[in-house]
Amino acid sequence: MSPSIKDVAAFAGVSVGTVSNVLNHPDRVSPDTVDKVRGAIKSLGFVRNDVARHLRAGESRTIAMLVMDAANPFFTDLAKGAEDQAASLGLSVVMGNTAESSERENNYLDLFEEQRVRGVLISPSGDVEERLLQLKKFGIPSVLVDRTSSSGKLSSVTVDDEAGGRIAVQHLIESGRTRIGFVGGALDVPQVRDRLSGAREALSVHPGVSLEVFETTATTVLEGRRVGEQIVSLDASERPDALFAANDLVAIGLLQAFMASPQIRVPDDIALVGYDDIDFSPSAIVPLTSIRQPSRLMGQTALDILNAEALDSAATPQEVVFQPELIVRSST
Amino acid sequence: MSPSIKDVAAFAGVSVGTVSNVLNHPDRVSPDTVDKVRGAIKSLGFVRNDVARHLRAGESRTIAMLVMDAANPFFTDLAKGAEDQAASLGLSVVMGNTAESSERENNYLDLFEEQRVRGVLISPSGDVEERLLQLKKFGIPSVLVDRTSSSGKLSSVTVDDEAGGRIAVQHLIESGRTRIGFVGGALDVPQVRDRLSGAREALSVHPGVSLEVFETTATTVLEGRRVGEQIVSLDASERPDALFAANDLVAIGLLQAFMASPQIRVPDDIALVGYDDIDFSPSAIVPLTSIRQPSRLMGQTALDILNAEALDSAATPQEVVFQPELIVRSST
DNA sequence: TGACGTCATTGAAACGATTCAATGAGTAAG
DNA sequence: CTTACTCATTGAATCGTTTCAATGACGTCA
Repeated sequence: MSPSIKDVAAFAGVSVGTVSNVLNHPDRVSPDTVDKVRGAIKSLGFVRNDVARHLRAGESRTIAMLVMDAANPFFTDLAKGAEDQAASLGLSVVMGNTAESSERENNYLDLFEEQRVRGVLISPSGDVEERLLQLKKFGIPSVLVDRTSSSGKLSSVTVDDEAGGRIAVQHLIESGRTRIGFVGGALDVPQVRDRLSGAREALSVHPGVSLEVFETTATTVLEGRRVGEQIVSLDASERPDALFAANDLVAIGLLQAFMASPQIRVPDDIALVGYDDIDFSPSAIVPLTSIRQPSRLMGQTALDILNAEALDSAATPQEVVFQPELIVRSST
Repeated sequence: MSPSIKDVAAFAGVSVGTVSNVLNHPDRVSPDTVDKVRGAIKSLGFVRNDVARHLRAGESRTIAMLVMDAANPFFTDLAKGAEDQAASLGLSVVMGNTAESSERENNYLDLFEEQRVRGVLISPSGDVEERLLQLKKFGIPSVLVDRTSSSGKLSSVTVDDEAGGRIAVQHLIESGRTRIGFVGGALDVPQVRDRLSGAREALSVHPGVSLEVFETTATTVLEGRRVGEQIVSLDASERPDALFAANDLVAIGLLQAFMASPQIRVPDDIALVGYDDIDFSPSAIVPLTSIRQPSRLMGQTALDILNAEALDSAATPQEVVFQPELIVRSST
């Protein structure tokens, strides 16, 4: 249907080899032949068939990215970082959304293996370690995002959630708060667990400060509001004077509960720190202090590591850990 | 690196043709040969090379989807609809995020053309009509999402935004409101324009009702709050008793402004309708009445149309318009 | 003049699958 | 026993590129 290199060759009156050379090694071809061929390409609207190129060349220029939640700003930012870096290397990134379903995750991995992509960037939903090792054996490297490899044989790019918890609580302590509450759950989710243990760490060097845990069933606005209402109903003497929420959604829920009750002002009565620094946080009723993960940079780094492994399949796996950053706004 | 059909053939002691037949027409092969070959495939971990298959077969099984904002729940839902439908047809969907940049949009279209994908689902950022017609000429169909074709030569799947505006305002009128405000902008954005004109239409059959337009520069929470504060500062006699916001973000901004001021209660003093029914809307402080677009269904439909065109490139372009739906919650 | 080197161009093989005409084995019919 | 037919299997051609050895034209140098 669309013209092939053969059509271009016929049109320009040269051989297919020459057309291919114009495409890939213009220096090997005389200037006027180059012009002639380029002219033919233009007139015919020829576009290189990447499928054939890939088959012959044996290496793909497209990277696949698989995320648990395509609507999560953290992942779209991550993707942007990866795409920028890919563009500068002459590569492309396509995305798949697993929506936390391990069936979809497997289907996508099947697809990407069949397509022999150059590599896979993945924030895993299910347990894919084995599968990814298998892919690697067959020449398709992968880099885990926001999760480390259990076998240590795969590269990963993660954020230090303990540090995030620590700096959040440190910030609260430094602004003079002494009765801190942690709101989040379920506590067996690795990210939540690490943030809490970071918070405890910060406490350990400040003897006068206490920490109370308010567990939620999920990190959602509704759960945040539920806990918020519970805190509102506490006697003022028992109420924490600062809260660290496991993520911004929970923090927003807390904020809603406090706004609805005249006796609690943020940050005067209760200071509030969230986590993730989602788009919405600066425009909350009280702009939210939050912990930001360097998502763009993570995406870039992940792509670099992946590309390095695509070029040298024997490269040693790397585990890069990024430090989160405190963004101070009016809620503290 | 990974085993080919040849390796499988050698391992099983049959010809490559037979292996291919086991893969594609198992009925043509004797049962025990099938077993032998399947065994070989398993032991070697063979995975069909889709690149070679595609080259020979001349038709791809992957659909590309290009959206302006991958983080927008409307598009992720749309994508899910498309993916479900694709799965049931034995196809796959990969995504690209243009982030409203027409440069990125063009790069992705280049990529997809080089990859000879089966078709493109696109919510255009820039002016791509010409480009898409060119693709179609070369055998790659496309379906526009949330935008119609200016030439009428491309299929599209859209929502009737006028109807959305109409039912929103009808609902407000039916609940007894008479002084309605429209909050949104810029007014030259097609979606905003249509929603407003739908609102006016609803008014035309209710003589006693007035409509005032509060223009914003963008449809964001911040702009919503700005207008909200402006409305709070109005004299009670001049204040609208109902607001229709061009989208949920604006509505949330309005809500924030009203919550911060004791004299305005929602919905008692001012009723509020948003648009898009984003995830966040049910969990707003006052759960938001909103207009929902049937995004899943739109994705499914778009994929069906696309696939039909991939099968018959001479099919007449279709323009499907969906009706939005009113979701009533506590804000009205 | 002959030998050699350089440079542009060509033609054919290869990548890994699918497809299809040809082959061969086995069975049924006459 | 021959012929015809079915059914499973094979081998070669093919898709659109890239690559590379081979070809040929031309200039340089002894």
